[in-house]
Amino acid sequence: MSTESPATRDRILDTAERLFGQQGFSCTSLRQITDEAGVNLASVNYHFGSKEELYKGVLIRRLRPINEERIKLLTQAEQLADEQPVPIRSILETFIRPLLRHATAGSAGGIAFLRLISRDLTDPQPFMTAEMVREIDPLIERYTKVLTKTLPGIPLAELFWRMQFTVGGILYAAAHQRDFERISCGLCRGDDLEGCLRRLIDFCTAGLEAPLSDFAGRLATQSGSDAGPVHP
Amino acid sequence: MSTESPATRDRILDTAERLFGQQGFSCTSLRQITDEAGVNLASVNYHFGSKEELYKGVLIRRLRPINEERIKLLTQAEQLADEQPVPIRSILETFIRPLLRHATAGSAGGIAFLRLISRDLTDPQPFMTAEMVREIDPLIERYTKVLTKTLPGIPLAELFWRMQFTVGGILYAAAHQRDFERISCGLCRGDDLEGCLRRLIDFCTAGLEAPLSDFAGRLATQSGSDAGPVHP
DNA sequence: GTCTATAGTCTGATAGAC
DNA sequence: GTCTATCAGACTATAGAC
Repeated sequence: MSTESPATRDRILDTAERLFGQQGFSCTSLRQITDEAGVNLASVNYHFGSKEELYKGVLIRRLRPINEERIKLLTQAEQLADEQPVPIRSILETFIRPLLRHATAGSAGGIAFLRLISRDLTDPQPFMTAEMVREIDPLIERYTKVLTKTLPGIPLAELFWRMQFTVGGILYAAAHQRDFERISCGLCRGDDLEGCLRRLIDFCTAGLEAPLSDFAGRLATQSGSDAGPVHP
Repeated sequence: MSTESPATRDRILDTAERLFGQQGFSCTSLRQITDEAGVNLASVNYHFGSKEELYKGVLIRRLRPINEERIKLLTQAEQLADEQPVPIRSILETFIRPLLRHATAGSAGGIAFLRLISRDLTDPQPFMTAEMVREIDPLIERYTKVLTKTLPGIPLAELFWRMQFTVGGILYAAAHQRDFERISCGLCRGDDLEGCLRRLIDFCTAGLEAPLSDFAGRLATQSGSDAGPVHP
């Protein structure tokens, strides 16, 4: 009823988001979460039922609004394009910006959620997979449709590969900020999210609309099925 | 002395590579490794001393030959270019091909090592970090030099970002083959490593030599330091 | 709703026989 | 070198007082 101080439930969620992102699900004990959140150990099982349900709660809390905003922005971009193909740069921005925005808007601050989502995609928790598929599949369908319209010359299989590379670039860049500053000798700031967004869009736009190399061109003339392993 | 059957040591390494790649370091118990390898629990500590040393052994076993081959191929490409800039496609190929080749040549077969290296870069084990830096830093220096020569118009900071995206695309694509087949409705084959290599080169070549957008162009006129966070 | 106390399980590591 | 047996510690989850 009263909302005077951060509720136990939210303190747990914020702390769990940070620790799961830093250390992963199985390396983070409930004891560590409750200690750092300043709540009792048993309160996790009271509020969430189990460690796994807590993990689901942490992910869904941000993923759902992010994906809703993506769809909203993409719809706006389509209306703005007025039946014409939506520019790639706009498509990419509707995909990336909500992620970076919500990820940094958390009460825990910083990029805890970016690390977490990157980690969960690289290292999925089995009990979470079904939930993730339900969140992500409609998104894939929607983006595939709009990208196909904008890039009619790129075969669908090729487009899937390039979308895969795009997502990889986004998540890897987002999750490796600390190493990145070291590798670049401080030249690049990992926490420069707005700069990261623009550079990602530059890079991925060029990659998505890249000319097809000879081999890919040959594929494009085929009926649609992808080729198997080829060793020229 | 005799090499008649796969030695205990190698059976442990192969099994550990597969399980660490699938489940991660801390989710994989020594008991599971020894059970599946068909060796005794105590043999791990006899041959490697500890679980952590086993993990190091698994990674270094493949990473060292891969990086040695990268440097060798890059040197060859430079000699072939004869003082001229090495084409980006060639540079990328020297970086990616040894990874895909060694990763699939293991006696465990398949892509176990690709998953493992991707996982370790996303979720580094603290005891492994120093070793990884020692393996990777000379490589970064070498590739930065040759890329700078080929792409003189791209500021160094911008180049670092793009290399980051490139590595992300490579590792993400390599580590998500199963999901990838599902997402593309079977259209793309995740185990098509040669096709993956060529598509990565297409995508990343375009990304690396992409024209600088307005904001990046403004950066390029500055003295060399990267800009801080900008929120236009 | 919040706490203490603890049950029950699994872990990495090692001692010591062979 | 390879085994069995076992230790000491950490974990999740829950029972039950308040």
